[in-house]
Amino acid sequence: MPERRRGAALEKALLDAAWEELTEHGYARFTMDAVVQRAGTSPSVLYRRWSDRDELVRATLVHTLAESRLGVPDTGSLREDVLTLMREINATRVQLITVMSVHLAGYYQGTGTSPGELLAAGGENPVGVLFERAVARGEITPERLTPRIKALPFDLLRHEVLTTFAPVPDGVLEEIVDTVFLPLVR
Amino acid sequence: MPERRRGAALEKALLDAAWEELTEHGYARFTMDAVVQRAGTSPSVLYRRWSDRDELVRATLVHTLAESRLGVPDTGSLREDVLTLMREINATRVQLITVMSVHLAGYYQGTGTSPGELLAAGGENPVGVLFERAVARGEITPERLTPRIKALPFDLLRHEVLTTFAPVPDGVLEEIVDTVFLPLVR
Amino acid sequence: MPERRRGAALEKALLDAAWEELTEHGYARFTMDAVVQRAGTSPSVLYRRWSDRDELVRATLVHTLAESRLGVPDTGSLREDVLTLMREINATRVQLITVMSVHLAGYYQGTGTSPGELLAAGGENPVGVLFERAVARGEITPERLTPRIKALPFDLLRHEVLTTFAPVPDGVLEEIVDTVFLPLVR
Amino acid sequence: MPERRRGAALEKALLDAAWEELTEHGYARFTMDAVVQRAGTSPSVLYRRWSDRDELVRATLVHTLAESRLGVPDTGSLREDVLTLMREINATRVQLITVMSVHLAGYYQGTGTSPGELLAAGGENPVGVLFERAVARGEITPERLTPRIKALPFDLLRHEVLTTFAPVPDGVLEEIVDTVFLPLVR
DNA sequence: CCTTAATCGAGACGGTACGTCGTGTCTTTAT
DNA sequence: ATAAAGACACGACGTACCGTCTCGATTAAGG
Repeated sequence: MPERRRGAALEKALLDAAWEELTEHGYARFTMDAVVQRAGTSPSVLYRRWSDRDELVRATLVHTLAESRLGVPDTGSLREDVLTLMREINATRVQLITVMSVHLAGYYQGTGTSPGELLAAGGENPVGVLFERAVARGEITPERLTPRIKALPFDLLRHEVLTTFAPVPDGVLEEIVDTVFLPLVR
Repeated sequence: MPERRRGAALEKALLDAAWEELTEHGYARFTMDAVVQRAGTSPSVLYRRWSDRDELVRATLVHTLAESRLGVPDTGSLREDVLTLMREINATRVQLITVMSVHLAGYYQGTGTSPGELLAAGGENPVGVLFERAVARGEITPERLTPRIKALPFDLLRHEVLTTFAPVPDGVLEEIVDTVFLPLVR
Repeated sequence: MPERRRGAALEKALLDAAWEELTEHGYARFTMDAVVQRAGTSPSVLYRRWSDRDELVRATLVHTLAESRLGVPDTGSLREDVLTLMREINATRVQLITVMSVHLAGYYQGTGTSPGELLAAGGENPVGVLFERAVARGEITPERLTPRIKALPFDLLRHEVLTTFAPVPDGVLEEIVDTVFLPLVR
Repeated sequence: MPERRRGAALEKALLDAAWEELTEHGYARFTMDAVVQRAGTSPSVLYRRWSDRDELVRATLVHTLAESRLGVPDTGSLREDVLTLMREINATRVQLITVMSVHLAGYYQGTGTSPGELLAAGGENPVGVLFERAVARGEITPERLTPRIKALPFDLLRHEVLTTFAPVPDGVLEEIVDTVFLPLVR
């Protein structure tokens, strides 16, 4: 008989089970029952923590996002820094999380939040430093660095993910950086 | 007793009922049963046409998108033309359709398509003319008009919709056009 | 694939499954789920007909009672007639039904009925003829035959069943007839 | 904060809480949780003493039965003595206990006992004296006083309670005594 | 014009998941 | 040691949809 889990250990087991279900079957076939089953626990344990599917999915996304905080690259060139980050996002679960986050209509209604805030809260994008270094190197014009411009390449990547449901080809990443982002900041 | 509908009339009634359900309750609470009920018909009639929820939703989105084809504005200035179009999108059901289209995971898997193609197939964006006129007026540099750049303001609007689930403030539209789009084409 | 049952056939299958569950596991461990399982159907089918456990149990008892209507003996002597009937009751499922009927508190509250009425409605005891024949034979004094006296041996048997939960020994049956019932009607 | 109870005081509090739950909600909706709640204690405290629902109910019935031992009337006439006792039973919780006792299938199975024994053990019916006095007064024929006959009016009352779930009308009590019991003992 | 075939409307069926509640076990804190 | 608080694993509850199916009634089209 496996010993009885509780507290944080149990919670992690639940969120991990949930994440595996999400990746294996997708949001549409994501089932509380399956999570309960996979985690080897019982409905009440789940519902005590998250009152419904959407709550659980949201918690799972945040949990997984927190576990996979991206490293901030430092290649010596803004272009490479930004591209590296985009490639990492493109290759990891952040992508899947982005798509899933759009499904949480119920949760957003309940809390007045939105997918963007969830992704931010999960700590998707700690990129301030990148730009500071680029400015220090004299690569870019500081006045042009509005928040919108800083977010631009990542917004476009996110848009690409949300409208193709597939990994974005590297050529597209370069196109975004070279023909949209860099011309605006130099 | 109202006489029995058939063929195209019945089909339109079903899609309209489906659309109303979608707008009133959202994708998550969208139910075949409710559509059947609202249309005053019976399950088989629905399933004869669309084999499952996602098929029906997809058909509904395409149907509604076709009904609401946007007019192409002609204000004499590219800035105003683009802004006008964005404002219209922002104010109409195209917005809702954009969000819904992301939910059709099942459908895309079955057909190898993606949300973007659905929106395009639905005829979201007939904007070629806008740019031709702007070039003719000498407002912009033709070589810079890559497909990506032409799509840029609309991609960013779409991204905004998909990450905020809310109407985009007019200020944001102007910011997109004035600080991102126009600088790249002039 | 077994063909789909409906209407009366399905209903009988459900009630039979329910009765088997009742006899095998008793009222306390009687489960809607188990009935659904055993009948190879699904919850809604059960709940469409009987809104809860008690409704189903009641229907099952009535159904089974109706199927096992006792024959009216004709031995030529009132003593033997009554004893024969009591022995039959004692040996058959009528006994179990008697015990179960007491458990239906919920049902009685809802309908203002009582265990007695359920048993009567199920047609437990069609014994009028017995007494008519005994009177015709001159065995007994008609004036003494009040309803209570006629019911007496069966009431006492029932009481015995309800307080012992076991088949009543034959000696007890005879004692009831010989020392209580017969002295009162001769 | 009220000080912590232990031993007999705690036990009585639990049984009283259980009895109140039983009378308020009936056996079917009787819940360990509710008893725990009402007694302001915790599950283990309950389960340490009674291993399951039926054990607790049984203990509660015995406890309550012991608290409500009936007085033995002495009116000078057997008829009145017996009727008085029946009326008391009819008016008190003994009635409810009778009904509940039938529900303890689990307990009986575990111990090889039966409802009758439980009621007897609880001391329901200390009526020997009644008959001794009646014999002494010359009211009745001693040889006829078999145990069955002595129990007869009470058995019939109990039967009535068990098949009607309601207080027995006074007329019925008199009918039992006058047309069944007394004719057999005079 | 009348039969024939299709499809409509109604609703039951077998299934899966939902979110809730109760049981009996167990751990932790503190009296 | 045991009370109180409360989590845990289990499993049934009754409900809601899904997608399939059977049935009789209606309608359109063809002989």
